[in-house]
Amino acid sequence: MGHNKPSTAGEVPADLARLWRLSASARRGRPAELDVDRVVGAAVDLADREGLDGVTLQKVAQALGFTKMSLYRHVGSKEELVELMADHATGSAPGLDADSWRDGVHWWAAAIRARYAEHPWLVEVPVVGPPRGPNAIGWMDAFLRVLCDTGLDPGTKAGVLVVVSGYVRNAIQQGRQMAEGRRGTGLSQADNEQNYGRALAALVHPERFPEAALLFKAGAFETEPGENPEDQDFVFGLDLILDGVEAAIARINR
Amino acid sequence: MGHNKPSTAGEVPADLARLWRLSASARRGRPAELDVDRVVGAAVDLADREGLDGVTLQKVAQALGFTKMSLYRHVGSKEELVELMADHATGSAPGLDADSWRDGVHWWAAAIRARYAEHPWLVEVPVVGPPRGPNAIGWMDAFLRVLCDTGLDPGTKAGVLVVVSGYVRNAIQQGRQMAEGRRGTGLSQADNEQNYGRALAALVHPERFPEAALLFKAGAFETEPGENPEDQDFVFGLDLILDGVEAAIARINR
DNA sequence: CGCAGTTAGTGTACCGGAGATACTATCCAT
DNA sequence: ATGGATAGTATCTCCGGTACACTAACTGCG
Repeated sequence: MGHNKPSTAGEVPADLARLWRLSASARRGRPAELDVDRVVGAAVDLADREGLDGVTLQKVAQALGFTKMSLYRHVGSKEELVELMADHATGSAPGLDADSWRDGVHWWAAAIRARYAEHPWLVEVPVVGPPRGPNAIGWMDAFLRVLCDTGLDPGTKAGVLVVVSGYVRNAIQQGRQMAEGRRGTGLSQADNEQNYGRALAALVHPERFPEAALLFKAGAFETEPGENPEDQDFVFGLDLILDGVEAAIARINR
Repeated sequence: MGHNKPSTAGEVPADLARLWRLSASARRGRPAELDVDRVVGAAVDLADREGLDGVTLQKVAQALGFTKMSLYRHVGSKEELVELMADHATGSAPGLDADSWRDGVHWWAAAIRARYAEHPWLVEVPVVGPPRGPNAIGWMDAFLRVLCDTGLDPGTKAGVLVVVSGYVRNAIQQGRQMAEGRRGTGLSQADNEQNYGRALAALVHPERFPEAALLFKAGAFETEPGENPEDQDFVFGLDLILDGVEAAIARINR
């Protein structure tokens, strides 16, 4: 599936070539009005407005004033489009300088978190493999650079990256969902009232799920309006992990 | 979307009622030949064989010898079916007893990991909200019970749960993908040969991505046949996090 | 200058999936 | 037995992704 477009680097598969923008910009034939970036840009705009499900080849093409099929000349498949969108929306990693690796990681995490906030649909993009896009690699590299002077060996650094980035993604996802749950759009408010928090509180019987019941009874999954504990929660979890990293570093440099 | 089926507990929405099997098993009218469990069972079988994408109402119905539409009487929507499948495949949490909370968490993690191994498609199920099914809640409860005597407050325990379960899911996903990458099915072997690891090694230039390039050059993303570092990697990351938890506990009980 | 070859965008048609609706079949309680 | 409730079916619509064959636009060569 997906056609093969010639690329400068002979060995790179077509989809990777597009992801890294290696196209040799054909000098013969009809010049292209469209290009990968315009397609991806339109798709990202759409996703920002309507979410990932709202992105359809039809609508993307419509937004650009072209036919659905013309997109296939530039992206190969819907799946690939999503990957391109994700890498584009992730953006290039900011250069960072921090005094300690710990500050650096905090900064890194906050930075991606901000990107996710700009493009909430990013968390819906299924993770289908290790990072492949230039931007994703850039973030990865930025993270690894933060850990440069820790004395950790490469494998360990990679492990830390996996853990931290997984945590960030997860935390954002979780946060987004809760926010969604308490969105009071007029009519659905009554629905939300009895919504999952409460419904589950009724289902989770203390004798069967003692510990979980405590959490639900305490309303740990309902956020009171006014306070915004999300940031603190985020930082808490991150610091938890970083304490672990610190222990690892201490162990190595002992 | 989704119809409302009456349930014993008046206040519980229909989908939750089905998830918790609260149906009042109608006493009038034609008796059902089908039920939620048969539908879910067939769907899970299908997913085990063909992956989550292979699950289609059509095929599930076919496997059961019914029409597609009959399923809607029992599951409300495809999305709900997937949720039901996930909770079913996750299975009930095993009772566990360990000497230390640390052993307990290891055990817990290994146990879910095993479940994921039985139903690899579980990682493809999009996480659309906090745990809602009885089995998911059961696992949650089991985890919290492990942390019972640590002195951590409920919020912190929940935070730890989020971090750990996120890690496990992530690690499994990652592992699965790498395994997929190196699946040599005859013809695609040549494809795989130059596949992503190598292609990326060519794209990730040391001057632009110094740290990442090191990783790719070192072949950190290619697994040699023979050794199986997956387990060690998994445990490594878990212990990293648990070191952090340990620090938190120490801090509290100080 | 104009034609050959190349590349971009279009039209159309297909496959397959989700789901709405209206139907028929079946069975219980009265 | 029969009427009301429930289970399963037959069809139909909508829509998304994609293959394929076409037309349109342009370039460089002869």
